[in-house]
Amino acid sequence: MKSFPQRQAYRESISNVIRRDLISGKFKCDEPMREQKLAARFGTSRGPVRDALMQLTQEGILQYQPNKGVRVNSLLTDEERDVVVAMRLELEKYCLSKFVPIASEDDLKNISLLLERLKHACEVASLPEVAENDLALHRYWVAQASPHLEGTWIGLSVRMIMKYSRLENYEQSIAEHSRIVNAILNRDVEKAIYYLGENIL
Amino acid sequence: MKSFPQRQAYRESISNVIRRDLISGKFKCDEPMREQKLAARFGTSRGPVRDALMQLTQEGILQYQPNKGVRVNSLLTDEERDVVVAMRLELEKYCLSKFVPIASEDDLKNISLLLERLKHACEVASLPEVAENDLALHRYWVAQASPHLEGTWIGLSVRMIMKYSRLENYEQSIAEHSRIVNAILNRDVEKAIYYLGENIL
DNA sequence: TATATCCAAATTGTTAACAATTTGTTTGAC
DNA sequence: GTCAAACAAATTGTTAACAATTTGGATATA
Repeated sequence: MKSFPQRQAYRESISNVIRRDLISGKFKCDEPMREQKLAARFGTSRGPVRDALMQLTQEGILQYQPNKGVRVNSLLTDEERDVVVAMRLELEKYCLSKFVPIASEDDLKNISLLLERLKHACEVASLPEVAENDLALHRYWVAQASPHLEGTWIGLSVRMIMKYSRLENYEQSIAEHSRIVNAILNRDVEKAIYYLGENIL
Repeated sequence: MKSFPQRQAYRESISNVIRRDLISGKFKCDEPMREQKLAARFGTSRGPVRDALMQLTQEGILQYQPNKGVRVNSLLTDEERDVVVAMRLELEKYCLSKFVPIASEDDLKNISLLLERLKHACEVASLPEVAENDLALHRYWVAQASPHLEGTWIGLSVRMIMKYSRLENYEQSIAEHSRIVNAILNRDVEKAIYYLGENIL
């Protein structure tokens, strides 16, 4: 009885790749996403691609129009971004307060590892990689604290990053995340949440 | 040039019906949703049904497992619900503050109409109908103020209602929504937001 | 040239068939 | 009777083909 990979990461892996492309700006705004081309790229038929596109649509990254397919959605306004930031912060604060007290030794090892990866991405100054590792680190405590709300969190976070990215200041990103992780390692919920608030804005 | 219906509300209409069934509790928790049966029920093939199920999964109402299909997701915990309430309130406050000043006469007519429908549903005491009209009213100002965030709003609201519904107190529901709508009609943002806070919890 | 109409190509929407996986039941050995 | 293996049924995953719609361009007309 093998437990998890269970194969058929298909739709997930396709949408992950496309999401990454979107974050790194490989598609222009309003550019239509052609199912056929994507299917060819991923070596599948249109079915799984449609699944992935619909998922990203639901996350709010893409926009769907009947008989016209999906396009890159227009970005949030500044005001909308502020609202999204507040919602994400609300959600992630809860997750941290839940996660810090119950985190296992393995959990602590894992977030340390994810932090190292983020540092490395910052050092080689690869923006898409920085974004990906930034999200992966935050996602870890969200997933541990509340799998129920992981999907909600992804939608908020990706759209927030797409609108305006503070990630270009690599040293600052490293410093901010180091502070958060250190607080977690010390089981200091207050500080972790405080530094989180400085990071998410 | 016909402007909108544009046909192919298919996936949308299917997911709307299923969402309604879920809100009104027609499916037990953890009960698997069989694609074939649903396809037969809606008179389509499994394709559009799969689309609808995936959409509801993304909203967080259903849960997906590879090769096993989707099931009714377990409900939020009390704590998670509190977080969702806070996020929804954050979002809807913004939408109201945006909507009230710019609402056209037609908008005001429309929300008055939606309020009447909600009252009627309360009078006949049909819980699913009350839930639907409650959501429809709130959705109106969300959609007008920020189409970008409408999808996010739906996910939060539906899960919030599913976890624990205050809708059973019909008189109270009428009173709360009447106060909100009246404030909107008077272009009183402050009051509208205040009464919203009393309604969403 | 500008505009409208029609036709062809491209694209999305839907379906049915097939492949792979899971689930349930029967069978058989102990 | 209990457990395990093998088989059969049900279910999901994927694909290719066809239908419907949109798009772009060619042609004709004023």
